[in-house]
Amino acid sequence: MKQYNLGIEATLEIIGGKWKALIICLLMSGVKRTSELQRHIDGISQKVLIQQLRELEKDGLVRRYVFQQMPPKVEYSLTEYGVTANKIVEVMCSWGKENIKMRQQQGEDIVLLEGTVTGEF
Amino acid sequence: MKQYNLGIEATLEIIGGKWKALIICLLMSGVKRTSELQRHIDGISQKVLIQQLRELEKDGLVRRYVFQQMPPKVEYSLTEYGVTANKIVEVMCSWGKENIKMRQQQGEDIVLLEGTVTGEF
DNA sequence: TAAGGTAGTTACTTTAAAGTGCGTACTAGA
DNA sequence: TCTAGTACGCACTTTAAAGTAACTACCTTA
Repeated sequence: MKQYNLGIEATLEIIGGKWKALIICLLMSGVKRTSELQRHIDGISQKVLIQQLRELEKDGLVRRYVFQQMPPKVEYSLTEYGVTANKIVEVMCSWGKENIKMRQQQGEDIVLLEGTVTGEF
Repeated sequence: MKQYNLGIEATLEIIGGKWKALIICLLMSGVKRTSELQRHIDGISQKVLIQQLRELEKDGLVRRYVFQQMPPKVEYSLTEYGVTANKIVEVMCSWGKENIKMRQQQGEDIVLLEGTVTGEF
């Protein structure tokens, strides 16, 4: 029997980690192919991208559609449930943006490269 | 120069990881001593707890108040900024609760031990 | 006087997550 | 014909986060 003390533990298991929130963020702007996702996510390896996508699929947030053709073509999109998870991603994005602004005002040498990935968050 | 592509990256740096969201969650219910926090957080070691608290303090979410006495007494509380971060923790908690409910209905053998930690989330 | 509680620090080890590099089977284009 | 792109799988290595254990210095209570 698996036990949780707080709801947040389940959330972190599902969308925690280094990449999943970003992937959800990107898929919010529409269906994407594997290579497209990889080009947009700076620094992710193909192995890890696919691994994360499979986990998101297993957890019901992402749908995987395989075209039976050569060369291979696979498309990923958010399920309805995935869209509910995006609510979390949104708050995290906007809080993060405010955090960055604040730190800039305090003189820290940081930037948010807006528009480069989703153009939104 | 530190660069971010998405706001969420900053958020994850600050409240990501295994324990920080839980600590914020607990501190929402009021000022706590170190040992009190450790008793409430199942499985955290003293080293990691203190380390996480110091990082949260450095990031301006947590206030540390040291009583000049023997034996030592230290109290931790959320700053105003820490309270804004709690908004995120709240959505993550409620989404997680829903997720757990859903999985229970699907027959998974899991429980959310409510009331054991904060009695709230 | 010996144990237990307080809030740490330090050094070392373990583990999970992520990264790297290779191979596959096929196609389109130069 | 050679190269590049597509979406993987597999084996191995690296790294960051977390865990473990021991030590400090003082007080209270049994």
